[in-house]
Amino acid sequence: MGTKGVRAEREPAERLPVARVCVDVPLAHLDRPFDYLVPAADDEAAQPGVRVKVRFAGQQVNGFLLSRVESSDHGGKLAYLEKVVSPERVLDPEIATLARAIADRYAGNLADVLRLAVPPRHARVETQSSPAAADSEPPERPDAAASPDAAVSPHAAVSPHAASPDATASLEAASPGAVASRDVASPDAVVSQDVASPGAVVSQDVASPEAAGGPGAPADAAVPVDPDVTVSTNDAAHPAGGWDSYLAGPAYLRAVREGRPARAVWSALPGEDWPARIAEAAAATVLGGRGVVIVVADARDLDRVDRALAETLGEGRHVALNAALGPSERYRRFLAASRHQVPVVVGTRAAVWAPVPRLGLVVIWDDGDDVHAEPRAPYPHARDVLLTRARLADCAALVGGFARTGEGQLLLETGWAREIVADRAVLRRRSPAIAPTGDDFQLARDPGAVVARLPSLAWQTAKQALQAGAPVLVQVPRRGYLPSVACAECRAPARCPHCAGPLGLHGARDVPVCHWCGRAAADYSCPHCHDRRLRASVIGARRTAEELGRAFPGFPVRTSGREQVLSEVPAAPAVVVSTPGAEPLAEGGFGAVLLLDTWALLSRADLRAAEETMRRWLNAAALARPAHEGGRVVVVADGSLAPVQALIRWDPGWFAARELAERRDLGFPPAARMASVTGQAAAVAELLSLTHLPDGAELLGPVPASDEQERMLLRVTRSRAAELAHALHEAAGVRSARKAALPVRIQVDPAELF
DNA sequence: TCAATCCGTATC
DNA sequence: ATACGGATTGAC
Repeated sequence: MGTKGVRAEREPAERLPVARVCVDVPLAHLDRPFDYLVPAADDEAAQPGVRVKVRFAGQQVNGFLLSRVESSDHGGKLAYLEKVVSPERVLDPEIATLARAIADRYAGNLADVLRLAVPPRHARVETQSSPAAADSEPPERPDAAASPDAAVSPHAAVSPHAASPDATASLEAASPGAVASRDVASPDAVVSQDVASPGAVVSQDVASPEAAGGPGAPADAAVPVDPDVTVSTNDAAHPAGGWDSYLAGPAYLRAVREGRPARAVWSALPGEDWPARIAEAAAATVLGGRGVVIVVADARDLDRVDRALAETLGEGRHVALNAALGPSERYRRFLAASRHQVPVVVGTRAAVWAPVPRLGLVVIWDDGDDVHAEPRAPYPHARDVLLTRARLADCAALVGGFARTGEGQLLLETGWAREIVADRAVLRRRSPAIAPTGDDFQLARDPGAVVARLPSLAWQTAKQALQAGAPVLVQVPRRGYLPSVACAECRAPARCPHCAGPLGLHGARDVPVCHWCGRAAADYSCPHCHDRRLRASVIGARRTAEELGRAFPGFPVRTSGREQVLSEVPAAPAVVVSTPGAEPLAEGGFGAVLLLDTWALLSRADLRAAEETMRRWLNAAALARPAHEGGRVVVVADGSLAPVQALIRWDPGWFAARELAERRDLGFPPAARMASVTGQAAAVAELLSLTHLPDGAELLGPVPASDEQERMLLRVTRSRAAELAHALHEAAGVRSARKAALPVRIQVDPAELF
């Protein structure tokens, strides 16, 4: 063949002739770099971070060039790189290291993680924006000397005397075999030292060069509560905007501007313009010459932060990575970040992987939202990726929300992060008046309200707000989450005898339960035909909206749900019926918020039920006006329940501490580390038999999963988490080497436990 | 004693 | 998927 002749004439590059490549093969036993010779002709293009094509096991496969080294440990003879797909260095060294760490943490393959981290190439986009970018690239990278990129240039990096092939600074990440990080400041490692006082652990922060360097810098990088900060005239010199409403807010902004690795869990005040706060934190970081990555849950939140950033930073200083973008626009924006043309990236889940120059701050908003969990292998959680990234880059981190997750609480209790909260007095000024209602069910006197009876407090509160000219938000459960039921005889929807909410059937229980107030209706009989039999039906938000509309005659009713999300409503009287997460903003805030979504609270099967309820309530209640402007919240639930108590006092910290304590008692995440193994029984058994479980590991299960599948849970202490992941990955490697036919799914920290 | 064939394993 | 090494087999 002609090609063979050409190949025979190829010569290896003169310097650093060996390329270490991560091949795109999803097999656990091949999760390590493979060495190839760099043809002299590709010497220039074959830089760390580029996509390559190589011949692997007789096939052409894609891969990423991780590093260039002097020689290979491989005994056999090396093949040449087949080709450098493009000289574009799409895998940033920081991201390569991060990806390896995340693969290890989640018992997954580097190749799988890289598929999540680097978007598919779009050649046209690359060449379209390339000439200009190439021309302006050196000036566009003011950090070139300090950036890791400089170090990964094979020519710059390696002295001829470099003894070990791996002496090259490169994208090369730790080997998969490297078990636990020894970094005491890591979230995981810290947890193993439960006895250590927060102060002792936080003092690790001081080891960062920035924190140690500045004489004016407070010793504690995580920013302690400092009374002077909130009151003093410093605010004038360094305007903190809305951050001065929080005790440690201005100090936190100062820390990020000075490049200190301040890490905080932020409990936003009700009514907070949180996108503006995040934009201010980003701006402070950029002012200090560092980059920022911001992750939010959905397109609407993204839109808000996008606009806030444009306002605060000016145009062209950030890009928004939206999951809904087409491949070319997605790649275009990724390239803008990758080429260090913008210092700030905001986006949904996948944006955790966005390269930015000199990362100084990572932000995640509403980390309890389940969309932050990646559904593709190895199922990493955005919060986890970001915090790992902050640890590796030794940069600042901000975990913000109206609610606080168990994980956020753990960061505080281990001293890894500090709290950013408002003073009680400030909180009181900003909060709506919040009251539960459970017992006070009456028929509203208003004849129009006969169809959909609400608890009278809820009805009166809404009515008053409407009459005062304000919009009212009604949060109802999402359709399809739970089947509703209707009378088997006359098909009339089965209604709660107390509050007229829709009755539903929970799992195995055959006692219908109200979706709104949670009461069981054990002896239900149809009010129309008195039949006692029920059949499944579906009642959605729209139907609820119609009925609520009749309860408030003369006022417009609007709905916001999954399919059609309202983003904002004017400051005019209207009833807005919304499912959780789809609540629009109201200009000036809602006059009243009614919380009828209590089903999650009742489903005891879900470990996170109470936390999730709390989160939905706080997110909706945060949209109400403060009490002194008439803002009121009514939650239709028993006032003695912990989430209701926490809501009334607006104390997400108290609730999260309580949740975490409970999970510690029960040995549940995040207090313990769990993993699940799912597949056909024989495959699960095989994998477990191959797993060298860490000391003290517990096996729970099997629990049946969907069709023919079963699921085993493994539990270890957090100090053994890395060992467990390593053991599972090794076992998966043995199976894949054997070409095991039946697949098993390994999930570390699975999003759904039961 | 050597070539043809089979099987398991690594994949650079 | 394919390529290779080592073991196995069968003919001389």
